[in-house]
Amino acid sequence: MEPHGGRRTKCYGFSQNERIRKRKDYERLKRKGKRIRGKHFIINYAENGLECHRLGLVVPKRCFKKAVERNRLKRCVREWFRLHKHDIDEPYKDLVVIAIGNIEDLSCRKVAKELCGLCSSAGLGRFVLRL
RNA sequence: GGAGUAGGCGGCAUGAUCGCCCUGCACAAUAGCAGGGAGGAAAGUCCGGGCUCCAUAGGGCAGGGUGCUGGGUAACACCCAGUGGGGGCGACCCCAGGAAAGUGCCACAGAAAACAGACCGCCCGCCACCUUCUUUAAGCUAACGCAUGGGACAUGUUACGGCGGAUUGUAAGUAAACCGCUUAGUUAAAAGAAGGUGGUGGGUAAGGGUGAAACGGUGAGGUAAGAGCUCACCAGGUCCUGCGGUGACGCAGGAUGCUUGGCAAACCCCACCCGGAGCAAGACCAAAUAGGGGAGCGCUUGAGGGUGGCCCGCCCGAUGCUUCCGGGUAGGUCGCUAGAUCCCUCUGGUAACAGGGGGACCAGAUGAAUGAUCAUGCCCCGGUGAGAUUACCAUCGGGAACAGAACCCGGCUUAUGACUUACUUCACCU
RNA sequence: UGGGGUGUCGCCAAGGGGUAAGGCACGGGUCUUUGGAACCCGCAUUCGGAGGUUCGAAUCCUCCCACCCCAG
Repeated sequence: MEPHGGRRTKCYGFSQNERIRKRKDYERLKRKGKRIRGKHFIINYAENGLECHRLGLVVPKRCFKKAVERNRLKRCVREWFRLHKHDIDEPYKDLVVIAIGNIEDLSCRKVAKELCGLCSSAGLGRFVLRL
């Protein structure tokens, strides 16, 4: 239940190969991936055939004008993925989280709550809020 | 205490857990240990440099920038110190080459908007016309008066008349001559005077309700009317001389009647400065694929190409010979952080700053790191409670700004919460 | 990140120191039984914002704001 010591610590890391870093991957997910649409986020996902889940982020400058806001939102989503990636069912998938619209309250708790709800309703797994 | 002016410092702290990036250490399957990890504005990209390539950045034109003086600096549109002008009660703040080189613009209004002087007006001369008066000589008409007639009124009379006066004369009066008075209109000619209207030739710039801005101001003399035309005082300009200052400039004295609008953030002139692009610059390694490409030497023409807008200049350059195997896209590495650096101190300088000594190492990502959660404390705001208010204490809730490095520096500008120093001014208390 | 450009009525826009053209739309009227069309009238307290130069700025200068494009 608690993230602090309940499991082994290295399970909650977020290393380089857990990130989507290529333009081709983003375009593949945009064309062929499945899509869930929430109030503030869109999630594209598809199976990747690798050993782990991967996360990609899109935060358009059109919706968030200041660099501080964009960076903060990315950190919140990364924090959610770091703590909840073991709740996603296998096989391993690529996820792209796209932020849309204005989120007034940028707290990590609200972002995680909405993303957990969104993934649960899409049948990606059983999510437990860990913040 | 209120209002204000000019600055300064620093931009919550500590701990725990889970994470991210870099460096180092060992180690080689992950993993582990140690150290470090956003800002004063990192922002806007408005200036100036470094660095890289183009030729080592060269000449001319075009274009751009700066603009009181002196200094600082790698450089600047920045900073410091001063000069002059303007604003504010004041602390303080703002502005700055040239308009008597040239061109242009100044709507509407106004006589006129930039340099000559035109228009109205004022004055003088001449011409024409008109009016009035006078004179030269009268004439005509009507009236007053008078006479006659009569009911209102009509007729006659414009002087040889009427009225008055006084003189002579007379006893006194009358009468004649003498003097004065006797209305208005009108006609023709000539001359003169005054005035007016129009035209024309000159003299003037005193005055002309306008406008953002109008040709120095006041007074006196002067004149046909006037005018710096002359004079006195005041304001300004130009020139000269002396003194002080590196200089902008200041002070003092003298000469000159010189009085000449504003706009150069309009073109422009003058002085000084600027080659172009930008780390996605540029250099190196190098799959797949397609097929050639590079280096050196020689020679005539030198098409064409290489860098900024153009010209010059410079470099490469068709073909031949020799020789070599490489070039380039995805991707990767370097550039990439030790520097006009920071801290302390001494010396020089009013200061900006410069120099010397000692110490320190302080982000380097690239789909892009510096975060999340929890606890405690500090600060601010609000509520409640205790105490008569404030301060202070307890408790609950909320808040803690602006904002995120992307090659690096120096400035400017903009955004922004709290604290604090000096000074000005107002009010109150002593 | 770097380099360029544009903001004028609800929309498209001209004007580059002297009263902000025009078209579409909108509102009112004429015409018509009514609507459309046609015709007439109206509609910018000020040109993205703030300072400055000027007698006077949409226009010239400076600084901000918003939007768009290009390079990868």
